[in-house]
Amino acid sequence: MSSEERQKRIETYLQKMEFASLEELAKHVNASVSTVRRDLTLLEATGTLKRTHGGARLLAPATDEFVFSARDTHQLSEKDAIGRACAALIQPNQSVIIDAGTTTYHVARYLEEKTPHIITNSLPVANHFAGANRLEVVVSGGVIYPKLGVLVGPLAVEAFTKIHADVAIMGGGGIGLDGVYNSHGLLIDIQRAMINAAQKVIFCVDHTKFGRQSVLALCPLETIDIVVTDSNAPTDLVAQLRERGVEVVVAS
Amino acid sequence: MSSEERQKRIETYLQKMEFASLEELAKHVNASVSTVRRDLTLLEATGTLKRTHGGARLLAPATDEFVFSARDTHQLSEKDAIGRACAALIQPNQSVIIDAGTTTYHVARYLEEKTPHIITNSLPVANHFAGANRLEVVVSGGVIYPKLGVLVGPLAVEAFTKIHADVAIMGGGGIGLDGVYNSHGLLIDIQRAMINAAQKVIFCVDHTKFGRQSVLALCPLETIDIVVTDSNAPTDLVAQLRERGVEVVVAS
DNA sequence: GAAGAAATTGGAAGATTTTGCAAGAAGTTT
DNA sequence: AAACTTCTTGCAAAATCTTCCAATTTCTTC
Repeated sequence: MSSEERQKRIETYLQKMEFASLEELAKHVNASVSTVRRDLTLLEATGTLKRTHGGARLLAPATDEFVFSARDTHQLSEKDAIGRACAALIQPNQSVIIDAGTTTYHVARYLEEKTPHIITNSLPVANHFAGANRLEVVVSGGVIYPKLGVLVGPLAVEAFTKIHADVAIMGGGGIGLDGVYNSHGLLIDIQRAMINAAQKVIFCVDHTKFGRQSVLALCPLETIDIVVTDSNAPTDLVAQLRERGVEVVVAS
Repeated sequence: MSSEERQKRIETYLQKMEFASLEELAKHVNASVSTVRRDLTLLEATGTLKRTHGGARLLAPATDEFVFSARDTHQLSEKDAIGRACAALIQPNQSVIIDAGTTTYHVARYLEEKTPHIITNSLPVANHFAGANRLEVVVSGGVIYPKLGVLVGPLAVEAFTKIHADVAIMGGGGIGLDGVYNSHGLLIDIQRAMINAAQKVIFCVDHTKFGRQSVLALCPLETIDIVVTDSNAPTDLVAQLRERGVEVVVAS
């Protein structure tokens, strides 16, 4: 790979991730950290990015990106870890439904290398893959739910009733021994359609969601195959979930 | 293989890949690296590509109407003017279909104040309105066409056959006295569905599109109600369009 | 059609650039 | 302040580029 190509790749990678560590970049472009370092100094000079300790950050983040992805520093590292761990559960070439939400968005960031088929109703997820031409991304139709960037309404539900996928990667507002909860009424129908369309259901929930009961019940525990969470999740609840037959992956 | 043929092949290969290493090119055109090197120096002189260490990069990456980039500064002010003029044609509360493409994207930027209902298959347009919660935006489903950020395929076509709108704001690759042309085969079906779904059809085309015939015929002149263009459009062609009953708006 | 001229091609030697590593400096965390 | 990570700098190895040369092909001229 030529140096220019490498730099271009670094740039596009950063446009997706906003921030990336040196090791991460080196691995992604298949070069040594030294080389990436040099590339970064060059790219910094052109004004496309800013070097930081341990990595680089995009200087002018794509303006049309969603506020939530950029501003969401809430439990960032936990969600990142969950994203990585969940992506590891996906086999290459599987078809994957990705739910809307910040946690599931972080899963999407790590899915590209698996080259799966992706189906989503989340605009941020769609955007994330819009530049990649290696994988096929299906976007459900629907009405944009303001601020969240989710496609909702009958068109969205209909889209998922027509689709079959290997895995559904879901998010939720709360999880307990009696199942998963969510707060947005408009989303419930769509999420149920997603779950029905998939053979295997993975829920990604950070530790703050444990024991929380939101307004609306989404589905019982039996529906869930795997729960992915972070290391701060209450151990007793995790154990109880496992007792009831749910596989729980704790991301470090 | 003659040298010209080889150079042409290198060119088309690069148009696909954007980057290519020497070895890669040498293998592709079945010649030695030395020869490819010489070819590259020649091609660099003609301005089609730029040599880099270890390979070559396309100098002017194929920039047609539908290749979308947030940093698209190509004829920026003209497109902006067209966008403003076209938005002025829309009445409040009308339902508007917005085609994908850079020019139509600029229309979208001026539509917010009209609070119309918007239907689109363009991710950039969808993104633009995702933050605004005053207007309803319907996104057609579909598969993301890599790099373009357009939703294509049967899902997209189907969505537009179910919809009725007051106005369709369309883009195109070329316009002449025999109608509008486009270069992307996958988009033709969708664009036709859009046109059928709308009562009134507005085409937004900058001056570079006049007299150009792209690969595929999209629709005849009779289908078009209004053409919006910029002040550099050839006056004779504009006059001829008007003679044939097309309303032409020239944005200043 | 043949001999010579001109251009093209593939390869090799030396110059140049790029890359990866290591040691010390600088910064960050505990 | 100590332990740790990351950054800079210098250097040797590797890759790539330029330049030159001989072999081959193509063109011209007779």
